[in-house]
Amino acid sequence: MSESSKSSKSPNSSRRNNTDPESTRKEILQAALEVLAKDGPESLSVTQVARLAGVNRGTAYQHFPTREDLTHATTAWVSERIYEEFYGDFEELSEKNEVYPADLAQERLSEFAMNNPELSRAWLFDVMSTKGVVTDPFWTRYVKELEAFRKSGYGRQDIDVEVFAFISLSSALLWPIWVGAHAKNSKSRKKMQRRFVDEMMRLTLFGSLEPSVHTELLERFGKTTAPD
Amino acid sequence: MSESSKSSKSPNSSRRNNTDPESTRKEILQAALEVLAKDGPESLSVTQVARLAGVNRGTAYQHFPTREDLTHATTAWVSERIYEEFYGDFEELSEKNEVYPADLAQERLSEFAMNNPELSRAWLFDVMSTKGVVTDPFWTRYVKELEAFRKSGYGRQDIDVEVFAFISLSSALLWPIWVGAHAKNSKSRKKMQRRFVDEMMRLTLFGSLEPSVHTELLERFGKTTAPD
DNA sequence: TGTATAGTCAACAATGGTGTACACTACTGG
DNA sequence: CCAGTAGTGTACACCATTGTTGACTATACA
Repeated sequence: MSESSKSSKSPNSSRRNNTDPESTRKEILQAALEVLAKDGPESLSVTQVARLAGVNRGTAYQHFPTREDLTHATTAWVSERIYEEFYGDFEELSEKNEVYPADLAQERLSEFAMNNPELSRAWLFDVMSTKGVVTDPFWTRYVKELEAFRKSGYGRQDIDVEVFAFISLSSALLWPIWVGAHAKNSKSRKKMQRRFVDEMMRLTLFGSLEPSVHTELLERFGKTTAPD
Repeated sequence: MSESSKSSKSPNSSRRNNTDPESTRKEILQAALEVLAKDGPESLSVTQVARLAGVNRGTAYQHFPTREDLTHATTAWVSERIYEEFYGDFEELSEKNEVYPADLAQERLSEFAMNNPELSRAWLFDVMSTKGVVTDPFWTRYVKELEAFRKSGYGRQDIDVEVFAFISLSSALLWPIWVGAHAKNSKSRKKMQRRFVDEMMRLTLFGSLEPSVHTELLERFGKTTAPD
């Protein structure tokens, strides 16, 4: 008995026979996401994923020929899901206003990250996996929206859109992980989310320096326009 | 021939005989840092580290009895090194001024991260490894300095020190990784560092929203004091 | 009814890792 | 010159994982 999920000796007892290949694929991807979010793409094993998905290892190999295929499919799936869950209902949300308001965007991003720590982790791992120049639709769209916001006159004209997008995105997605390690109960986690949103809002509104004692800096950076 | 580094048949040719155990320990740690920074702590193997360090596997096991010991020792070493390299000469830098100026601090942090992408990666992996409530001296000190800065009157009184520390630290350390993936040559990387520092300074000075069109937000957040 | 599909189960070779052990060597200091 | 220390080279038992193959089964569909 080199490989066995339960202790069924006869091979005829094939319970759990799913007719829908797409659903098992999803289950495998979901399990893959969970293990990927834990330790990163390099320490993802097909065996582990199959166990977690409650699926035979052979089945996993039918869907994803190699380990690499599985990790790639998973990160792609993560990207799609993030985009979908974040921008899926964006049109109806923003059509009421010509521009999606900054505070709601911040709130929404933070809430999303808090409610989807696994997706956040997976995304961050993807960013950190040296190979990956991130070209996923989520990032692209986020930058695009921010640029529109800047152009609309609601945002400062001199912000470096890409850098600011990076700062807000990375910290918002990393925060829940930090919080998960520090905050015990869900009430405490809610509070931490509040703190993050508030601080981020305060930062985007006012910055962090007392202007009256930084006249020299104000002059140096106040005159600067957005970099090329 | 289960294990062989070169093709030396006789076991007498033991070149590379280091008398200083501390130096080989460092070499092992350095190699461990490199592989840890690559794929995270979970996919660090003693074999791999020993190979990279140019050291016999047995030697590695003499210094670090188990794989876990090695990873823990490495993360601890990372923490020490970051603290040392960042705050090692801090006193002499700040004694000229009563408070270390904000722009120099930002510049310094960003430059450090750019020059030490591996340390940055390792630190981030540590933050991301669920278990780890980060208690390392670097983080503690960073928060402490920021708190002092706030109290000094140079920073805004209403900033949430911990959250702001988290935002600036995480984004500054993650940025070089992002850049490393996107920027090809060193000139381009220098430029990217400049962009980050400038944008971070702009953000801390002015925020990102056009105040004139956010009067409602200004009122909501302007009255808020720092959370408990 | 029969055939294709999706999945189960078991086995296998190959690879690479862990942790331990032991004999051996080279360098150092007393 | 001798003992101790640091490191080498090799072997071994054990385990997990990969990727493959082949036999089998339940379901869907034509």
